[in-house]
Amino acid sequence: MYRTHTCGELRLTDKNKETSLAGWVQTVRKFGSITFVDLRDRYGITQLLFSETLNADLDANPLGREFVLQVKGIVNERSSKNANISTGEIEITVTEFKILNKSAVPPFTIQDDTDGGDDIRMKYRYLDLRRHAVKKNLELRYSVNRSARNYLHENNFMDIETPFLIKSTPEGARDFVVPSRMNAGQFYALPQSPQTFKQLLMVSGYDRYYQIVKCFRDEDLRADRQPEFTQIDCEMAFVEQEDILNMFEGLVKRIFKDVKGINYTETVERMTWEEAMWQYGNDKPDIRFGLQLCNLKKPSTVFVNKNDNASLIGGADFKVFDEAETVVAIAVPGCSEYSRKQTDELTEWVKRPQIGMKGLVFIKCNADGTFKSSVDKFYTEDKLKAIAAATNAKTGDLILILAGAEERTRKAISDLRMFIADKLGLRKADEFKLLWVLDFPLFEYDEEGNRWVARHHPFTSPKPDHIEVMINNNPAIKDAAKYLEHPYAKIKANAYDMVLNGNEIGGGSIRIYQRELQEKMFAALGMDAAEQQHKFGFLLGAFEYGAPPHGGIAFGFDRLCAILGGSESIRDFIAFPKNNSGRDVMLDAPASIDDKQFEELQIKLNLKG
RNA sequence: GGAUCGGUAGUUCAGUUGGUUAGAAUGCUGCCCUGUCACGGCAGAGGUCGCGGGUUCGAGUCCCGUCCGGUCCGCCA
Repeated sequence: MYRTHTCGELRLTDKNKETSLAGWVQTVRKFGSITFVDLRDRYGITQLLFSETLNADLDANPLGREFVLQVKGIVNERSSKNANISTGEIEITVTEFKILNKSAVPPFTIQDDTDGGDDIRMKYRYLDLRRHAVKKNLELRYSVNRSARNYLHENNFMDIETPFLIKSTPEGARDFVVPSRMNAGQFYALPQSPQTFKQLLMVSGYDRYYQIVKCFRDEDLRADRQPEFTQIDCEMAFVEQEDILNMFEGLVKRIFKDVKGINYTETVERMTWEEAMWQYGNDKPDIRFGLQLCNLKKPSTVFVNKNDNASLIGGADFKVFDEAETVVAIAVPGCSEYSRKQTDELTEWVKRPQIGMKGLVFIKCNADGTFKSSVDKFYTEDKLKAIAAATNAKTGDLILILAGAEERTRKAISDLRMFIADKLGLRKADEFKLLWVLDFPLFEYDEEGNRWVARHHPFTSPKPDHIEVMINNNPAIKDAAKYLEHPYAKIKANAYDMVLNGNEIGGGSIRIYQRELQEKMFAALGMDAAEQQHKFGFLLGAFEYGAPPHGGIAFGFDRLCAILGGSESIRDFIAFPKNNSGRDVMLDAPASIDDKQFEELQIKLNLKG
């Protein structure tokens, strides 16, 4: 037997017990004839005391960092206690020890505040995983996993595995492909999600399905995007949108409770996509704070201020505003005292290539009730006052205004809103706020192909009122410049995203379950009958044999863990992640393969360059 | 596909306007130390300044190319 206890469990109540421990040497502290060793395993750290009787043995078998050590000894009370660790009141007076394995000097320290950079830690990930800070993240991941499984199990969901080797359907993200040896010249694709399989399971009558499953997308990476990632993938039959929203806000609330001890009792807020876009400039707004947008160019029913604001900035002969497609403002509370340097900083920030604005207009709402702006030349005090009223700015606020092309400006003000919120400390790490964004557009216009693409995916159903519009109109876009006027641009989907603190953590839809509508959808995306049959014949066929109404959702598991763990990067929550270029620096993968393998696959490389 | 920041000791970094023998901290090695827990003290070893080319009397430093890593835009149904 290697051990009777772990390095995290012995307490003062175990005093005088004989014990055996096994673990890794964290540190060795030598004081002449006595030596302290911190022994570490997954559960904690226990201090070992080697007294002078073991000196000769220690000299013959010196210990080094990360050596694997087994000891026998007696639990004793420490003369000076360490309140920082759970075993800090005791130490083991060692009677026997055995080095189970030596260790080379690790390239970085195995501590919470390690001296190792990201690169070297990824290369030696198996050492990095020994660190408490990383272990904590994997523990959190496991507890989210268990919580989700418990909730779904209690609600009759069944975990059913679906295949990883499937067929490529180049729609949306790029597929990872796998050559087939037995079917030379043919390729499997790895699933971007189990979407069609879970729909088929609904047809088969497994009316509540879930899977915590790997998905694969061959697209460029980010701090929160990996080529292989995990989803909590769910589908239900005989449900409407409302049923799904209720079931899965229940899931997230349960996870909050189990993992963070948070009782999220309030109703999850809801907002249409249009409201999100115009009030926050973003389809996944962080609603922990206000700073809503005010559109100064054209009136709309979804703005915070529902009045026609166009007159406020019109007729002043200010070209920048007059010629802009969109002019949007936010009122930043309590910042009217910003110095020239501070406003210049903001201006520089929006002029960075990533944001790409030409400039930033600001209006200071001074404490004495006067206004000072960067456009005083064009606007009277009364006009400024009216703009302030429209943006709901109060005395002491600073109004920031961006102008330009609609999409870019909206994105810019949204980014600026987040930047300001970070600056003012409005994005509190310990506050969690959920939001459903509803009524997404069904289609998006693809400029390159001059065609419609599914915003969510081609299995998403249109809102019932919009089915007629879809069926009775020709999807062809005659005038690309006027695509927004096409009836298809106005069709809304039965789709929903769950947003947590400005991050999309899940998304789904009520699906199409009738063959005719599904065919119409495929046709709208530019697929002729033959192509539909080739790519999705199995699904269209299944819809002919009693497909029930159904819908579902998928949560980004890695991302959810990262947010709950208070981290920006999902890599911290994946045991063996890939780097920015999709490489595993530990394995040094991807890599070339043997000539023999190419031969078996009957594949010849034809590399460019 | 594009933008941007970085690459100097095992590790994390500093290195001025281009100028003597490239520094610090930590880690490592040796010696001293009976109550430490970031132990302490003394001594020591450790460098192809990512790689290639160029400018120059002289390059870690300037220029060009390239590789690697981070972040972002495009992309991610």
